[in-house]
Amino acid sequence: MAKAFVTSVDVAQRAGVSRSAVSRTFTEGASVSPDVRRKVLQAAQELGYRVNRLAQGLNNSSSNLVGVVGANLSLPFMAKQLDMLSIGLLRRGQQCLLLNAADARSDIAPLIELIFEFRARAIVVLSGEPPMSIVDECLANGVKLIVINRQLARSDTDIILSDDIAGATLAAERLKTAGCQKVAVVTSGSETPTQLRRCEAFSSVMTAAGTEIVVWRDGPTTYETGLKAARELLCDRQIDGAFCVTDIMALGFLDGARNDMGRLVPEDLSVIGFDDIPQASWRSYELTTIAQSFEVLTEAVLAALDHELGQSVITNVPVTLIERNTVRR
Amino acid sequence: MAKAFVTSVDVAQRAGVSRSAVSRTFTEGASVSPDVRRKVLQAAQELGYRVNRLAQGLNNSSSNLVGVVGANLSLPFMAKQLDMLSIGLLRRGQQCLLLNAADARSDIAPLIELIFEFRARAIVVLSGEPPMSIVDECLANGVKLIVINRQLARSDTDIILSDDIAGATLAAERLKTAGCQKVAVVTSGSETPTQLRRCEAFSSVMTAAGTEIVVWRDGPTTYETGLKAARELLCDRQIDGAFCVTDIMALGFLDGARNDMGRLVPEDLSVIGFDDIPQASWRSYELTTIAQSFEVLTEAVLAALDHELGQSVITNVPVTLIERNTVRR
DNA sequence: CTCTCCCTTGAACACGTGTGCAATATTGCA
DNA sequence: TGCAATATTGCACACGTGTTCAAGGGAGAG
Repeated sequence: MAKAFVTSVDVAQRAGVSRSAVSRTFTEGASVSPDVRRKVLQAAQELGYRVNRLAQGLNNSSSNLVGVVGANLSLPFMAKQLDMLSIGLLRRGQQCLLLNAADARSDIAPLIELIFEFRARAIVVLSGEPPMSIVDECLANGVKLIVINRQLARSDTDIILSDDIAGATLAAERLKTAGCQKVAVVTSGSETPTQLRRCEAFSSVMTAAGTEIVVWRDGPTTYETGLKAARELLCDRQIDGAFCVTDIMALGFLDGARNDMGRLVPEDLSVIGFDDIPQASWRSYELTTIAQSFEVLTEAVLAALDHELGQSVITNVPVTLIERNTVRR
Repeated sequence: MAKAFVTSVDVAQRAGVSRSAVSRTFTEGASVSPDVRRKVLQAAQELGYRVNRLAQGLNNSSSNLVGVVGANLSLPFMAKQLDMLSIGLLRRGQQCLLLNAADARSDIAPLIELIFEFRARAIVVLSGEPPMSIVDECLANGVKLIVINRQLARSDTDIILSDDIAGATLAAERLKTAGCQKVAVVTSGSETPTQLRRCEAFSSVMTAAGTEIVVWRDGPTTYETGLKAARELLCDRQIDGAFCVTDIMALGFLDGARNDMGRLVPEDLSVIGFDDIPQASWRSYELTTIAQSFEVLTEAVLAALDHELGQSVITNVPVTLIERNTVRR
């Protein structure tokens, strides 16, 4: 029953010009006389005219929508990423079509297909891994595919990776400096490539240094998982260091260690995280962690939107050690 | 240079049928023989056909996009809300066009106009306040407008409100029960209606009870603001209770009180928040707070999408007191 | 005044889809 | 088999826009 929107025909009629003139008035760089332009703008204003982006998109067979696929958007890391990305897109004059995968394990293929249907120019995958068939289809249809923190085994897609290896190495070095003898690695059971890389790099550095490590892997990537890890791991009183592959788990681990297992951090136990989410700097935690710059990450994504199709640019987001108060000096 | 997407003409040609048959195959409840349907589906599969939603939308002059306007998406409360909303929309077969207002104070009118251009069926305003002219335009063009936690002075828009009055009253009662003599109210300088309502309701209950109150108002709605509030307020050693109108500020306040101002919570000082964000239940805080159910809120928004246009349904999201460990028993 | 050149304008087409309408094929029944 | 009723199909149109093309008009130079 919706009343129809005002169209360019209505505006043209009111302004006493042709529909082409209206279209040209709203098209950058088209040729319109100042007089006509003025009349059109006034008529449009009075009628409340809004360009129909659907028709516009149909015409040049592509919308300027950017599809964003994510999951667990309420986790601080994801939320921050989405926040900055959506702001950046808007500033560039592109719109953000958000598809939330509800479950990190669920197949994101249907969501990407949905984005195809809207003729989006680009797809940003914040979490989950697109199947190869979809990657091919993107390429075939001229859709830019940008994958974050997920290593795809091909050379025609933009990939943006936090420098997990360097970060995990930094963490390992720091715990060695702190003099840790037996170190726990806490990771989730979801086995995302990012977490696997961090875990593996850390382990290999530690092993090479002859430090004893114990890997704990279970549950989803949440605060509660970190808490549980602390409760189970810290029965072993020899453990004097921990690397949690994600800040959110590190915070849970910290709380478990201090409040449930009676450890003093950093005196008895050194804890280090990864990501530098906002909560990591809160006074109750002051978590020493590996930061990856959200600004750099976002900029990399936005820059990737302009890259030529089919070429592969792998951007490494640099990491830095943020020294706070959970590792012994 | 984008290769064109496959169209229904291509599919029709391959399947050896008319284009209408293709359209009907993908239209619920249209009349197609099983034989034709099979051929069409196979051809579509082989060619990788995807309906063009832009054309579809142009045809029935409306997309099934739902515009979502928000700001500060990385704050836990917002993030959680957006997370659940986007999942709910997807489940209903609607898509989420996300416009991030970057700044809570910025004018959201241009964003809403953008949504108009996409011929969205509905607009959900998570934060910020739409100007009246926009509200009128929504009504005129058959766009459902749903405003959250913002009281509009009109009777033709759906409004969803957390029951701030009841919540603030609960908080006040609880602090009275705890025996507080002098109570601080911590709120931000952004003066959102929600915060103003909570602040005012709390104050009036306390004043009526003869309890001394001191209102602190400054800065944005952040953790740091809460921290600052604690540092400034708690120089006054008579203050033995605090109501922070938002959990995120309450957590900052708690940290400031304990770590910087040396207060014991809940022994010396009772603190109560509002929203029940995930972090409130973390072991380091265990914040007593007023919870508004995110589930109920989300359901209310989704339900509002189906309401008839122009009628006003004001939904109050009920609140409950979550008793944890920051108020004396 | 005439010719040329450039700026402006309107008509017509294409984009890809859903659907009303009329024509045709199929089924059910006697 | 014959007839009516029903199911299926194809044609053509509408949705609102950007753009090409040819035509019109005005200005400047000779």
